[in-house]
Amino acid sequence: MTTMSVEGAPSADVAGQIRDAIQTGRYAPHQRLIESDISAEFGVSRAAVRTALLTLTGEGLVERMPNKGARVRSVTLDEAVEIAEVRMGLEALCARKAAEVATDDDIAKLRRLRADMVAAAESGNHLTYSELKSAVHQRVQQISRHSTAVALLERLRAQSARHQFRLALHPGRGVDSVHEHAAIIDAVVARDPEAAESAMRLHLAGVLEVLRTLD
Amino acid sequence: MTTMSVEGAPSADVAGQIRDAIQTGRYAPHQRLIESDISAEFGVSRAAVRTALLTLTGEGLVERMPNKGARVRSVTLDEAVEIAEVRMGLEALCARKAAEVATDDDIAKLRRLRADMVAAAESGNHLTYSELKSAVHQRVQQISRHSTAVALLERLRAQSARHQFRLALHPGRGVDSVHEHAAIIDAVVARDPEAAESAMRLHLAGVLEVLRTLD
DNA sequence: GTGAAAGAAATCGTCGACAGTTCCTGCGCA
DNA sequence: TGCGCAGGAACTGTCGACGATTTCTTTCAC
Repeated sequence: MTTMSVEGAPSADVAGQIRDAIQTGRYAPHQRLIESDISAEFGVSRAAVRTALLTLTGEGLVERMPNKGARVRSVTLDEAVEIAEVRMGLEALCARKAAEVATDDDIAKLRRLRADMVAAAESGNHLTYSELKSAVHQRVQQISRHSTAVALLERLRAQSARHQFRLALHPGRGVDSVHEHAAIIDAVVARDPEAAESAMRLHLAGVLEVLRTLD
Repeated sequence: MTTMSVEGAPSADVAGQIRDAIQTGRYAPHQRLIESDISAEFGVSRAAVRTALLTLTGEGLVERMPNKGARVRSVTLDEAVEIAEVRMGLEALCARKAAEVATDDDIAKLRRLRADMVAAAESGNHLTYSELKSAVHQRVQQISRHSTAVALLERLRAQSARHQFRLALHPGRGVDSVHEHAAIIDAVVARDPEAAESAMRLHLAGVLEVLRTLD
């Protein structure tokens, strides 16, 4: 599943492939991204790679130094903490807005999600439980219809993907966060903006705590 | 002063020139940005323009549709409100952090800034007063040393420059916001994170209010 | 042996030309 | 008159080659 693009793509979205390579760790942090090498690896022209690198620079995944080339931007732990702090502010905003504007349909979906999540947690199905946790965040963002905040969150998520991963397999957390996620859903379902915001803040404060004790 | 780059710049930073053109309004919102036209206007190759447009797309100033070209991204009033909401969260974070980490030197500079601002307000010097107001925000951000939040704020500022302008010449505001800015400074000087955050929130809530009644 | 300068290698930046796509225009036909 | 279908204009997307810059290597003088 690594490199089986033989002829299908004329030059597909090179940016997407490089992005994957970065986020799965195939391209390590701080690794140099040499245009001609990538061009050969994916079988596309150097110009295509160049535009892809420009795009990824805009997304904050790649660093470029004039005349010295591009490299995978490495996010330090300090930066990961900063990102988490900003995330807290943005997700709190989304939670608040979600509670304000949620439709009946949105609320029905949240209720179902809550039930699924609790069920997965009780049956000890860690994988689907973990997926459902992020689904909560994603759904709340979607409900908020705050395109600016959501776009920024997506950016930040991409940048700190590596640290998110480390965080995911951190022991101890995972059990108590069921209640936190449930509380967020409950607040939005109750259309209580204040409660939704503070529930989200409380939850992410916990995440931040773990992240700070990680180095 | 439009096109007197005869030979000096090999291709200078085209992105910078286009950015200026967008922010000064010479390129209107939603205006198409045709590569060959710009290439001719600035006397650089089309490839240079292309990379510049990619860069600006990453900054959120330009929109691109595949095979259909680029255009100046127009920020609707709704989006401007969203941006202001996000700004509130980010600047509140900066204010809090600034109050936590400010050095004695930072505080001295803030005190001077406060005095200058009050003086300008009392003497009715609207121009410098307005500049000093933004200086407060800028300084608080700088003191916070929160590079992630500051970078995002810079992005957002650039995107909503046009609306900021409209807001600046809005009547009524400007007198009362002296106290708000002073309160922010006082809280940071007192190294009181809670107070700093809520003072900033209060101030930006006022700005938001005006923005919402603007359409 | 050490350091600096000259040369070579590697890599980015730029260009002009060509291919592909979208959109407009005008013609023919009902 | 209205609709669909070429044909063409206007751009964007892609490519390979050339020029410029940085970095590594080698050589030479002291």
